[in-house]
Amino acid sequence: MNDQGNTVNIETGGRRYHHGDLRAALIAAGIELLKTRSAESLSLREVARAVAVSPTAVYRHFPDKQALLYAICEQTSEALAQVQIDAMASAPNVREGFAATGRAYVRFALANPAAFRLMMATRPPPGGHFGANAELALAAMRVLRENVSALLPPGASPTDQRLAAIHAWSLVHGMAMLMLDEQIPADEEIIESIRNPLTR
Amino acid sequence: MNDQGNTVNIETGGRRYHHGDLRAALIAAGIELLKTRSAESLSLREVARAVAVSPTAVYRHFPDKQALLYAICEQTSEALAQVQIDAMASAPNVREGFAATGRAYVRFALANPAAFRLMMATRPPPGGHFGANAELALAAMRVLRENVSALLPPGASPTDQRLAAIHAWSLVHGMAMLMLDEQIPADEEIIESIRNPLTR
DNA sequence: TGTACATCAGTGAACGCGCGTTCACTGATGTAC
DNA sequence: TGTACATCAGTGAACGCGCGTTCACTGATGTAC
Repeated sequence: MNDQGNTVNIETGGRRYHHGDLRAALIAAGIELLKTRSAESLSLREVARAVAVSPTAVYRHFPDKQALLYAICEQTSEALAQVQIDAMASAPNVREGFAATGRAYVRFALANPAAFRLMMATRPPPGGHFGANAELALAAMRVLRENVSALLPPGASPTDQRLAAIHAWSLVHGMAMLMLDEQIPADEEIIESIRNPLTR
Repeated sequence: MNDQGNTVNIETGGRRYHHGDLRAALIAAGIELLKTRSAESLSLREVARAVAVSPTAVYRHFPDKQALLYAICEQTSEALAQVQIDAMASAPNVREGFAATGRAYVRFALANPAAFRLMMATRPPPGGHFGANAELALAAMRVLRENVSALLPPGASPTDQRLAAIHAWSLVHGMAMLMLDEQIPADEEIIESIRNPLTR
């Protein structure tokens, strides 16, 4: 669990040196820890512990704890966008692809429970630096909108399109959250039941 | 904010005595605080402060902090169930009532952001004492199921009914969560767009 | 190739903080006679 | 009605804890000459 694959720890006289990016290792360790811990209970010290580094070392790479959390959100957001774009790409048509996108969303949440929650609950930082690398997320958003207008009956108003997109997002988001909170079972059968939220 | 209506504080020689239920006052104060704070950041000491009582006094009424949180969940759950039952009761027919129930769900979440989240994320306590007064919640659940089977085309299988109920719940839950997380605006127009999740 | 020095990424000790919880206590209230 | 006493609901001081963050530091690495 200490070795995230991003880091090579070399023992040199009883001391560890990170050849590679400690910054990336910290982010990866944080995301890994968030698979079994809640974001609120995740401490900077614990992330440092996970990569076998002193708490102070974190401050070489992030101004404070919040910045580390922002970086975790950013990476999680990109991963989610990628997963959705992939789902769309490997579907035979728009209709199937749209449903596949929704299922990918739910599965991603189940695989990254606390990181998903953290990302959703986190507002972009005041400085606006958060979205620096958010092109992927924007691309995913664009695909969603295109799908909605392709699947809606022709002549649907912008309001219709907007509401349809919100309803589709709400459905998969709600399913994901209810599964994460164990209010409904995280069954494949239920995830598969996501067909085309716009017409049924 | 200190006076929750459940408590009468009487000054007697510079000391406050609670004529009424300090237990109820603590729960009410907790729920009130959860309108502006997250559940994770809510401390037992803060709740005690809110009713102008020493932290230790809480232990007269709850074995520990978790028990207080459970009580807050229980009361919130009952309030949500009541709101939904009321929405159903004041609708002209099942179809309208079902949609009204969903809108009431979203509005309740918006009015009680952190309490709603806490309730959803909290599993019943090991002892099983949690559901002692949960008849209301069960009644609300029953109404939901009845509505689903009344609105589904006749001859729908139990699986169809189960999935339909899950989809309906997911839609309103997702909308509520996305609004709480400010991922979509908390607009009346959007809430009103909840019509009948089963057929459209 | 060797040496002097700046830089850079880490260390460990220490801080103040608010927290949940414990402890021994106190003073008002209710009851028995 | 008065007194003795048990009970009950609160108090304030104190505890240990892990936290985020600061500080002065150290030792390896890269560069100039």
